[in-house]
Order: sequence, then structure tokens, then C-alpha cells
Amino acid sequence: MATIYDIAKKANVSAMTVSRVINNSGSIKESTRKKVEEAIKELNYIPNSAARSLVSKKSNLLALLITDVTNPFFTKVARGAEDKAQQMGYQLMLCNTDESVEKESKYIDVLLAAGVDGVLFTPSGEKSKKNLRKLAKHGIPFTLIDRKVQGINCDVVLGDNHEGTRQLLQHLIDLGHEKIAIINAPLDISTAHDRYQAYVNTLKMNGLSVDERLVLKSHYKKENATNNIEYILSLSKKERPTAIFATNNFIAVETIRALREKKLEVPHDMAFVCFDDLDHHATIDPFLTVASQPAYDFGFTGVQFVIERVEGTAPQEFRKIQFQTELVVRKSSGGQL
Amino acid sequence: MATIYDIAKKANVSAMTVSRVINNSGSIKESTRKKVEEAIKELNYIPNSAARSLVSKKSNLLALLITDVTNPFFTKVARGAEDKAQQMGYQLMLCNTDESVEKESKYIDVLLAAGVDGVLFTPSGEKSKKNLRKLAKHGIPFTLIDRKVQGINCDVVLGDNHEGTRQLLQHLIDLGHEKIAIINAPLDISTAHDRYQAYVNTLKMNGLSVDERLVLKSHYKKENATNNIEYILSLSKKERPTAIFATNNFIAVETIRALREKKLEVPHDMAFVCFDDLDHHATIDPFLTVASQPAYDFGFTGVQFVIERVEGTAPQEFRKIQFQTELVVRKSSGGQL
DNA sequence: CTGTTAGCGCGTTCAA
DNA sequence: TTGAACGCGCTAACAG
Repeated sequence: MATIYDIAKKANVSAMTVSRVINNSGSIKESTRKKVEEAIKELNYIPNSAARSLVSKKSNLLALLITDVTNPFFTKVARGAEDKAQQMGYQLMLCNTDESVEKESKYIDVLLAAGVDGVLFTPSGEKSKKNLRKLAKHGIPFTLIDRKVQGINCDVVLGDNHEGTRQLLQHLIDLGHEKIAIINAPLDISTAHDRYQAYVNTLKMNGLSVDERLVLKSHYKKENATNNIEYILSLSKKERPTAIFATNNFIAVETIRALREKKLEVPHDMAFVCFDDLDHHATIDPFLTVASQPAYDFGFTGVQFVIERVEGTAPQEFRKIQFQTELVVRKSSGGQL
Repeated sequence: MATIYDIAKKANVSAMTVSRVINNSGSIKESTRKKVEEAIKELNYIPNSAARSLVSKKSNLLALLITDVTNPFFTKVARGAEDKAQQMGYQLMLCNTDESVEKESKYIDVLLAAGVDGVLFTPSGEKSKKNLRKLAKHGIPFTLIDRKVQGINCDVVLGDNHEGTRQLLQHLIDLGHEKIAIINAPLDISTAHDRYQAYVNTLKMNGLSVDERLVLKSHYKKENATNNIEYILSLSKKERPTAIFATNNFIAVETIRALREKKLEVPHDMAFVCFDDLDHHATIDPFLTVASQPAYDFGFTGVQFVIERVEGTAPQEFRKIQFQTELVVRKSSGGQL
């Protein structure tokens, strides 16, 4: 409510002097600084950031575009991102895209209008390219989180999808499994693609053949998995998998639910592993064998990267950081066959 | 990058006409509207929201101050809030206060500076009053989520803490428990206060006495619960509780962990109930008996309330909505003694 | 060390 | 139906 002029008047100085006090710029006599600071306190003055942005072309706003905060992986990404943003003096705007390019596009327009300084982006697939290009066209720096997009050059924070998958599958194979199904998201999502590749590679490395009937499709969101399980049950005993690899936590949860519905006991009737942990759950009941990723660091590092780009302190070349995954063996994968 | 003037020039009209087209205000000849719209498209023009806010005194920004988005309860609050905000054309800024008034205060200053139109607030306790008064002084509408603060008049979205607690305790009592410990957060948090009151009431209603030694203190955040469990184990068999009521999910998780450490099996050695569900967990392994609250609706309704205040469509009187809790009986409370 | 001028991009007001 | 002038609150650039 109070403006810089109100302060100026009260302190008997010019608006410019007040501005300098606020921004610690230029040099100010100690006595006048005191006067100004008192006036500021008395009038509860708070600088208007719209006016500031208008002049400086900076909003100190960052956007976090993820598919769904309620996915425990992204919940932690969000926390990490917010912590770093807060520490660096930025605010974080939360956006849930639900794996939809259309929702993404809408957000991009809003964010552009809102004048965000940078964007953290988990693209919903290759079709997200146009949205990223739009950001680029408007000169907004962005960092890709968790998933990359072909032909887009930018900073990117990833997990090691190959190694994570390899660990999970090798673990199952070492336990004696030879027929392992994969339930995956659409392959235009880089993590789905990479995990599938690694699935194929790991089977081959172990002299196992890839049975296309065991390559099942789903989405990285909460989607009923009953169909897939019914399909599996329809296979002859000889074809039927003895283990399932779910490529993310949501698929895992829904698949487990469907298995229970069909009275299949994990791991007794079906061994089970997946990507990404469900942490609170892990404490209460250490059940799922997972490839765990440091989600918090994804967000934290991602924000650091964008801010460095925003502030021009980033190196010229784009950075790619790949975090290690950790194999956490728990009950769901079962013991030796 | 392009401004309203660039569009004006390109379309051979005045800036004002462009402004009118953008805002659908005034009346415009169809032909000139066409011209302007084409120019907008060609130049990829996006209105500068800093300039707009400066004039209109509206930012279309809302802030969500919660204690920790990684608390599954607040994760869902955040999702509900974001969905409603998005639907109404607002953006949501995420803030984690970690139950600290100091962090709250910092955020409040930043938010005031950022010019948010309204705030959703889960106060960390009675000391949050000063922060709320500050918001009020600056004319920023806010809605309290999950917790109320004495002497603060505003819209508020709550759960039914009395009834939720009553259900949980009555359930334990019906199973035969007479010595029930409560592990609670500081009492200046309204939910902690109310749950404690309901704990006392329910015991009394059932002719049971309240044993102060079974009233244990903790915090609504992840805090090691080993001390409390060691204390419980130090009690004589006669004094020792047969059941524990944890007043939120974080306390629950940590307490279960501590119990496990001490080789105590739930519910065999200790029955257990708590407030708030851990949903993914509930699917994988339906274990905890809880009083579940519709967290998503807390956020959704909260945003609706603030926006109505922001836009002046809210009724004069402040609203208080109290959502029902649902008792979900699972394994942790055990069977009849 | 401090003040004056001008302008950031837009919308309100008043005229035409 | 359209336009010109002004001001929102602030800071950069230039005096002094």
C-alpha cells in the first residue's frame, strides 16, 4: 500500500535514495539510511514486485511442471525444488500436467504470461517438444527433470534408467526367474524407452529371450491394471511369467492391487519389482523391491541449474547429470525359486 | 518481448485498441479485431503480467503455505488446491514451513512482496497469529487449512478432530483396551489440542481414567520416536499401555519404526491407530487403522474460499467448513483382546 | 552522497 | 468504435 514515495516524503529524501537503501546499491550516508529504514518500518512498506519486475524484467518466479505431485517420486522432487528455490530467493509455482501435452501447453502459456524466469519440466513425452521450443523461443531457460526429449538441448537431470533396470532384472534372474513381464508406459517417454531397452538388454545378456507377449502397456499414472493381470492369467502355465517388472510406482501400486483382486499372492504366486520407492510405506512395511532414485536431489539440482541459467552463471555447454539408482531388496521379489 | 505497441503498429491501430481486443472490453469492429489478432499471432505476443498487475493490482497468484508437502496429507491438499486454482485461472505458489513460525514469517514477507492475491495457510500454531495479522493488515485474504487460530476471523477448512479421535478411541476401547497412550504434537496447534480433548472426553465417557503418564509429546514432523517407545517400555507391566494413538501420520510412521526397533509387533504386542491415511501404502498393504480425512477437498475448497474473497463474491460472514472423518479399520488395531 | 528525469508495458479516463 | 494522455511503483542513467 505504501509506496516508495511515501517513504521518501516521511524520511525527507528522494524516492531514489529510498530505492538505494532497499537494494543496498550505491553508497548512502549512515544517518539517512537510518531515517529511511525507520520510515519503512513505520509504514510497513513492502516493495511492489510487479513494478520491480516491470523494470528489471525479472520475476524471481520459477515453475515446476511435473505430472502429478501425489506421485511420491514427484512429491520429493517438489520438496527438493522448493527448498533450493527458497534458499536462492525464488518462489516456485506448482503445475500438474497429468501426462497430458494439452495441459502442458496451457500451463506454458500461463507461465509465459506470468513472466516466470525459468522452468523445471518433466515432459510428458516426445510431443512435449513443441512446448519446450516455445519456451526457448521466448528465451525462458528450462531444465528437464527425469526425462529427456530428443533434439532438445538443455540442462537435464536424470536417473540411471539402464542401470536401475539392470539391477532389478538381474536380481530376479539371479533368483531363478526366466519369464519376466514388463508393464511399461508409452515408449515416447524417455524413461519408458530406456527401461524397455535395458529390459531387453539384460534378458539377452543372460541368454534369455524376449517374449513379446510379456511386454505389457500401461501409463505412468494411476490406471486400473486389472486388464493386464487378466491377460497374464489367460496365458498358459508354460507362457505365464513368474515375475513382473513395473516401470514406475503408480503402475506398481495398481498392479499389486489387481494381483490381490485375483487372489495372487506376492511374492509367492508372482515376484514383483518396480522403479521408484514409496518411502513412508517402506518404513511401515518394507515390502516392495525397488530401484530407488534420489528424487529430492532431482528437484534440488534442477532448480540450481535453472537459476544458474537465469542468472547467467551457468557454463555455456548444457549439463547432464545422471543420478545413481539404488537397488533395495525387500519381500516382493521373493527368495530363490 | 513484443509489446502492445508493436502489435498496434503492425495492425495500424492504437495500443488502446489492442488492449481492448486482449481483454474483450469495449466494443471493437470485427475487422479491426481480426487485424489485431493476426498481429498478435504473428509476433507471438503475450501480455506482460507485471505491467498488468501494476495497473490492476491483481497478480492471479495464490500461495499455499503448508508444513511439508511430503506429508501425504498435505500432498493431497496441494493437489486439490492446484486443481482448483488452475481451473479458476490462478497460479499456486508452494511454500513449506516445517512447523516453524520463523519460516512462516519469511514467506509472508516474500509473498506480500510478490503481491499474491490470497493465501492458503496451515498455521504452525498459536504463534502464527502475528503472521496472519500481518496478512490482514495488508489486506490479503486468507483461508486457514486444517488448523484454526484463536482470535483470527477468516474462512477456515477443518476436519472433525473430535469425531475422528472419538471413532479411533472408541474402536480401541470396544476391542477391550483400557490403557491407551496418545502421542501428540504441541497443544498450541488446534488439531493437537482438539484431538487431546477428544481423547480425554472419550476415555471419560467410557468410564476410563486419564493417566498422565500415557500422554506423550512429539511433533507433527518426522521425529525419532525411540525415546517415547523406550519410555513406554520402562513402565511396569501394570502401567504399560496396550494401545497407542498417534495424532498424525508422521508420528505414526516414526512410532511404528521405533516399535519395530524394539521388536514389538503391531498389533500383537501393541495395538495402533492414527489420524490421516497414507494412501498408496493402504493399497499395497492395508495395515494402519486410521481416521481418514478428505485432504484433497481441504485444498480444493480452501482455494475456492480465498478466490471468492479475492474476487469479492464471498458472503460477508466468514465460513467454517468441517469435513467428516472416516474410520478405516485395518490390521494395526488388532482384534478383540 | 543525493536528486531529477525518463520509461518499463499496460489500462483507465476522457475525448473525438 | 477508436485514440491520446496519464499514471501504476520502481530503477537506470545522468546530473550535481
